[in-house]
Amino acid sequence: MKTEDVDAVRQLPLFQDARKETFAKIMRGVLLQRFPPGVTLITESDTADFLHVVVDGLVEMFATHGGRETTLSLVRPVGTFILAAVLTDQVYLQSARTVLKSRLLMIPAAHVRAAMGTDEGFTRAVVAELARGYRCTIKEVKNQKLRSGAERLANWLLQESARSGAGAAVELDVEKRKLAALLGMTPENLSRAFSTLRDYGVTSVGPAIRIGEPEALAAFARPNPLIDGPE
Amino acid sequence: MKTEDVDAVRQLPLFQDARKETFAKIMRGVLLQRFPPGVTLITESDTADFLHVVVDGLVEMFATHGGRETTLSLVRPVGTFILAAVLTDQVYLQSARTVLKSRLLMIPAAHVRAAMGTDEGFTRAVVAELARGYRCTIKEVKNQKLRSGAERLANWLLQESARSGAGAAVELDVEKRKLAALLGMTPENLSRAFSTLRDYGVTSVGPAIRIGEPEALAAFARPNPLIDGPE
DNA sequence: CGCGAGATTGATGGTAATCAACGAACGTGG
DNA sequence: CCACGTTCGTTGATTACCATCAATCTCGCG
Repeated sequence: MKTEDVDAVRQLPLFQDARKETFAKIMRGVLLQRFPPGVTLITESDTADFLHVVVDGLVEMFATHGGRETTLSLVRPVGTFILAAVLTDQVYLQSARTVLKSRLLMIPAAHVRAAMGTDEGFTRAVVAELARGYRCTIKEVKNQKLRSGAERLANWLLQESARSGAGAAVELDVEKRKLAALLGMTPENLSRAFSTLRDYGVTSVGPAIRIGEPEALAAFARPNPLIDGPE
Repeated sequence: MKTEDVDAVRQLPLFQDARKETFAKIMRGVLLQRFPPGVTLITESDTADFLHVVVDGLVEMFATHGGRETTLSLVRPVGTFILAAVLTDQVYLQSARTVLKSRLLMIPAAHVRAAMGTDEGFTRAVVAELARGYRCTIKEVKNQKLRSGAERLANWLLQESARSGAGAAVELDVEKRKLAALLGMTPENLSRAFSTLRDYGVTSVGPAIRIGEPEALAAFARPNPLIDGPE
C-alpha cells in the first residue's frame, strides 16, 4: 500500500483520533483494493470478516427475501459499512455491491475489535460512527412509514441537491431503478412520481434533474430534520 | 433508591461488566421512577438528557410527522432506549410513552459519556447494546420493504409466540391499534390481516390469539432469521 | 444498422388507506 | 343494578396508491 494512501486513510474520521500504535496495528493485514462496477463485495448471512471503508466510488447496500430485492442505502466516500456486524462478530444482514468503480479499504474484523478498548480515541470514533448509522436507519424507517412515494422522492431530491452542492441541477449517479428501490417503490412508480413532481417544477432529461421551483417542491415535500437530515 | 434495586440494576447487561467505581459514579444522580400507563417520557426533537432503561413494564417508541403517528418499537424489560442520541449528544428522533405501569431507570447522559473511555467493560457493553439496536432497526426496514402487511403480522405472531414462550396461545399486551402501527398498517387493515390468517389456523378472541396450525402459518409467513430474529 | 438494457407509458388488478357505520366491552354516575 | 357514554374493534363501501404486465421508446454500443 502506498504511503499517500496510508496518509489518506489516517485522515478518515474513524482513525483521526486513534493513537499511532493502534493505527499501525490495524493497518497490518489491511487491504486497499479497487473494484469495477457491479461487483458483489459481501453477501447477507456471511460472517463478518472485514470492516469496509469506501475510500472512493459508490457502494450499494441491499437485501433480498423471497425473490425480492431492495436497496437499503448508498455508501459514498468516506463511509463505512457493516460496522455493527463486525463489532458483535455476527453475520451480515445486508449485501453490498459496487455501483461505480470503487476503492475499498478492508480491515480484518479481529483487528477492529482488538483495537477497541485499548484506544479511547478510536473507540469514541467507532461509537460515533455506529450511532450515526443507527440514527440514519431510524430516519429511514420513519421515512418509509410516514410518507408516500412521491414525498420520499421529493425529499430525496432536496437532500441530494444540498449534499452535492449542485443547487437546482441534480445529476443522478445511480440508475433510476436503484433509486426506485432505495425509495421503496418500483421503477414504474418512480417514473410516475417524477411526473407528479412536474407540477412542482421538477423536470428531468435522462439522469439530469432540474428543481425549477425549490420553494414549491419543499412545500410539497415538507422536509423534516428528524427524518431527512444527513446526520 | 433501595439496595435491592441497586443490585438489580447492577445485574443489567449494560452494567454487569462495569467496574465498581464506574457503576458507583453512574449511580450518583440516577433516578429509578415509576410511571402509570400512557405517560409521555420523552419527545422527539428534545435534547438527550437521560439514558432510559426499562426495568419493568412496557414502553412504546413512536414518531410523528405531518399529523401522522407511527409506532417504531416496543421496549420490554430489560431494554434501553435512545442510547444513540445520548452518546452523540443529539436530539431524540423518537418519542416514548409508557404502555403499562412501568419502572424506569434514568441515567444522566453526561454520566454515560463520562464513563465511556474510562471503563473498558462498560464501553463494550454500550457498543454491544448500540450494535444490537442498530441491527434490529435494519431488520425493521427490511421487514417493511420486503413483506406485505399480512406477512408482517404472521411473522410477528410467530416471533411473539417464541418470545413469550406461550406456544400456540399468544396474549397481546398492547392494543391492536398499536400493533397495527408497529406493523405499519391501519387498525382496519390489521383486522383484515387477521381474517386472512384465519385460513392458516389463526383465531382470536379479543386479545387472546391462538395459532392453530403453526406449520401452515410458518409456510405463509416464511420467517427469515435475517429479518425476524430477536437479535 | 440492429441489438439490448433501461426508462417510460398505458392498462389492469391488488393492496392498503379512508370514511362511515355498527357492535362489544368497560367505567361512570345515577 | 342499570342507563349511558366512551373507547376500541370490526365490517362494509369507496377511493387512492402501488405493483404487475405489456408495449413502446430512447440511447449507447457493437
